[in-house]
Amino acid sequence: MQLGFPPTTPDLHSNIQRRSKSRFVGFVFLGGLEGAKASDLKSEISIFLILGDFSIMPTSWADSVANSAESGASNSGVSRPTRSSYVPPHLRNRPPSSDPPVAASSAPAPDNNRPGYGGAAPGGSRWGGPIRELGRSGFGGGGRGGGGGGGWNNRTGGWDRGREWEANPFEKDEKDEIEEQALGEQENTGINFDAYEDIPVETSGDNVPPPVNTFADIDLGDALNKNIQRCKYVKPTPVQRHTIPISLAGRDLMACAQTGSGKTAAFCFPIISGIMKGQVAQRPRGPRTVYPLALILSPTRELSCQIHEEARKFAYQTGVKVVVAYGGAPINQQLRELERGVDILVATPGRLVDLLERARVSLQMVRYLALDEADRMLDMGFEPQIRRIVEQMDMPPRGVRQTMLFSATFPKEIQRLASDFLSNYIFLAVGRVGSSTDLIVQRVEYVNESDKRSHLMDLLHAQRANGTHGKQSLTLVFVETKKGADSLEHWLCLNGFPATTIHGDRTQQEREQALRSFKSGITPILVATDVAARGLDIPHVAHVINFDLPNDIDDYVHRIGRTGRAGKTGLATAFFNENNSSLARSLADLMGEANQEVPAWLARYAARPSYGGGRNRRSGGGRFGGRDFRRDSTFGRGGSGGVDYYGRGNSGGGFTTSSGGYGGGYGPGVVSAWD
DNA sequence: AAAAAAC
Repeated sequence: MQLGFPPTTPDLHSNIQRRSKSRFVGFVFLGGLEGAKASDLKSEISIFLILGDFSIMPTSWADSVANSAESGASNSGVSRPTRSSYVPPHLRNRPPSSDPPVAASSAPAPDNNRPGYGGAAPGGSRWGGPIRELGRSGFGGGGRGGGGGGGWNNRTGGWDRGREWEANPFEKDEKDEIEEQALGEQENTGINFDAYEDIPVETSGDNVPPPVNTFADIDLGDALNKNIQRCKYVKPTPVQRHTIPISLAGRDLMACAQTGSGKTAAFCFPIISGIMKGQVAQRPRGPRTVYPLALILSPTRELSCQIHEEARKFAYQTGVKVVVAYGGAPINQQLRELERGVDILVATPGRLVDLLERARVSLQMVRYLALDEADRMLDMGFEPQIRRIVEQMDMPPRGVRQTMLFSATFPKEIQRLASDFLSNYIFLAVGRVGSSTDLIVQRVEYVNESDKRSHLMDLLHAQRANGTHGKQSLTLVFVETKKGADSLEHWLCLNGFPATTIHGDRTQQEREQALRSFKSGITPILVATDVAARGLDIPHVAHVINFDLPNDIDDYVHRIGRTGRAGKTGLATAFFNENNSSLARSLADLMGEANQEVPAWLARYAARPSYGGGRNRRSGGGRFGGRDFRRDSTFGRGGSGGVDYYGRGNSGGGFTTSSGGYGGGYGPGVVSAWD
């Protein structure tokens, strides 16, 4: 293997194959564009208003299309049922009739295999089927269809004209250039893409759509393709290659893929594309209630913000409106944003429940549901809230909506819970170049509780002496408790190390300020609780220190995944002592599989029968870090050989393991959108 | 046991 990885990595392929649980730790999916700034969005909006030729103020793409499409058929152009109504897909796109609105809950629940829906057509989107052609020629999607008529071509044409004078929206401005200067070349050269051939992929489920090799192979629509170009994504990442066709085919999905593998784009592209091409349903219009078509949930506010920013770039000039809602911030501003129209709502659970209770948001029209960090969303703390949102509000049931779950780690118990939300889903596990194995050097040191601070000080002094301290080498220190975070931050500052902290006891303003201050290098040390463990994309984190180790090995995986990103190497140091003995075995196993040096004392700990057991013990089986629990006989209906389908009443069964799929055609030397 | 997530 001629990878540019540390010499300790003998064979990436076999290495990944030996991995037995779902954990991939890797590098950043740097948007490549910090663009689509507020000013651009403003210009989008204003152009929209100028060119929008509608009888009422359009609030979003789909609303607008609906209005424009129905303006002839409907007497008032817009029907405003006082009561919100859910129109089942098979009744949509018909001239408005006097039929009473059908409530979601009472809608004839198609069986979960959704036979009659658009998705039944092979390869067709569940929602997009019949209208797709119309959508392309009539609505233009950016003018590919030539000069077809219709208001949308006018609008698109207008935007195209606008682009002559409008600055390239995704071009970095000077500030961004400076910020990203250091990344520059390294971003694109840190990865050997030939190694794509070695990325293992495992899928299971019925009729898994084959992966695509290029974005051009997928009909995402011109506007989205343009944004992909603006993002300088040349080639889909492995998770995108597999996820996008699955998603476009209307299938539910449980995907095991590292944050930073292009996951956000993997679920955003199909959603945006689907909304643009999908059937244009008349959304009900409560005076204050909005009806998003897609819902993306994530476990922390900062992660929701990050997803929102990313999604907004992808949706640029598509007319698809993305809004974020999370707690800790004034709700009024978020309400105003919502009132201006929302197609995709990105939210944290608490605030969403609030909005639902206030009836400011209804989930009746949700076609797409995506859970990021899905295993966290379904763990003990979150599960009731998520169930409430997904099962007990007005969201269409599984099988009617399309559901996609993503995480880097997917314990089997959580998979079982998650299957409640899914219908005949496909399980996807994508290994990757740049797992923890390759880019992150993991160290474990035995440090007694009372010695932790002085030991930390030693590390920091060494870093400072190394020059690995400051703007381009940030240090992220994880602690167990919020109090501990505050006191460690204080102590660091006292000792001459500019630090800040992020945890749930701080105000949202303080949290965001801390993150900014850390990212910019003003305080190159961030002391964090697990609030910062997942998903956050912070460039230049050179060192993750587990001052307090987590109790769960999966959390460890997520934490150290904050470094070793963007194709750079990273260092992860853990302070281990007697208190962490329950983690010993899983930690030793993980490190061993990652070809990390396992200290003899840790190996001895791990070998002690009383330690390392329990829930942290790793169940063998998965080669890639994720394995479909339906294939595990202990979770199935009993069958033998582990090939049993946990179907929950779904017909069909069996598996298609298309692991050969990764041979499916990564051309040699391809350039990818990986970073 | 702690963390996260609404007011």
